[in-house]
Amino acid sequence: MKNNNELKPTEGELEILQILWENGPVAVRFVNDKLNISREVGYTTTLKIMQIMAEKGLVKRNTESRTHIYEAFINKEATQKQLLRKFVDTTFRGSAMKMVVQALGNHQASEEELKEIKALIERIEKKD
Amino acid sequence: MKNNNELKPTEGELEILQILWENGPVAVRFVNDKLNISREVGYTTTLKIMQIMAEKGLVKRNTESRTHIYEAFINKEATQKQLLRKFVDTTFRGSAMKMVVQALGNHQASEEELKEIKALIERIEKKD
DNA sequence: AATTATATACGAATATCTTCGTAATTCAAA
DNA sequence: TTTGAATTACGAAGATATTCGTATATAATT
Repeated sequence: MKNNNELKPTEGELEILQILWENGPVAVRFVNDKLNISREVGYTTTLKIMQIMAEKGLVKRNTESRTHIYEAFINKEATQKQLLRKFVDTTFRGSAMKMVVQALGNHQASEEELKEIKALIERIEKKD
Repeated sequence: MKNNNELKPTEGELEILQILWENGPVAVRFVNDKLNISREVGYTTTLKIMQIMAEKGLVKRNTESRTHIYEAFINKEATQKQLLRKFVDTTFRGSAMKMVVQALGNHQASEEELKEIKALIERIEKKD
């Protein structure tokens, strides 16, 4: 899978990418159904966005059968990393720590997760 | 300072808010100069956006003198919190933990900062 | 006082994203 | 075979954000 740092998915595209990352190669109908769980979206709307994503190179599609099958073409972790960097830059002026403190302070992590984070920190500390 | 959760600043507005949060009440010229350190922006462009921000209630302005003085009207921490929640939802499907792991993994935190985060976690755990 | 510089107001052009209607095509069902 | 359902392609409308040119007014400079 290609790791294209240049291409930034939009909000709507990211929503679709999440579905593709979680469910692998699927048809437009599947994606549209998933989207309609949380909000109402027309079928052709979803189709159009996915076609644009194919043009941009965000997804790859198999057009052998009439029903085209789409799959994510950009890497999940790399995309998240890129978006995270941008977000930290604009919202926290580049300070990832301030963001982490905010996230933890707002209790956006469960007890389990807090333990995991502590373990992660200790792993990092041991490396140095 | 008002804490308006309804109003979401755009990318460009957020950039200006950061400057206002850091520098307090200033004129458009000041903001435009700051912006031009990193990228080229026309004066009237900055002016226009700040006028829109005033309409939206993101900033407050003093129009007594010819040179209007702007200051942030929405709270920094509350805004960051709101944007962070949205970001975690769309990019990490709601898992703050995964985001924190990414953040800690990508941006090397100093030992001091790691200690700070550990202390914060323990404070949170004791509360529950 | 006349000229130059600076500031605001306003409107409009540009760009991007989202949304959907409609037509054409293919497949399935009656 | 004919009808109806599903899919893609295409274009365009609508919404929002960004950008800047121009006009007007005010202040500063010469």
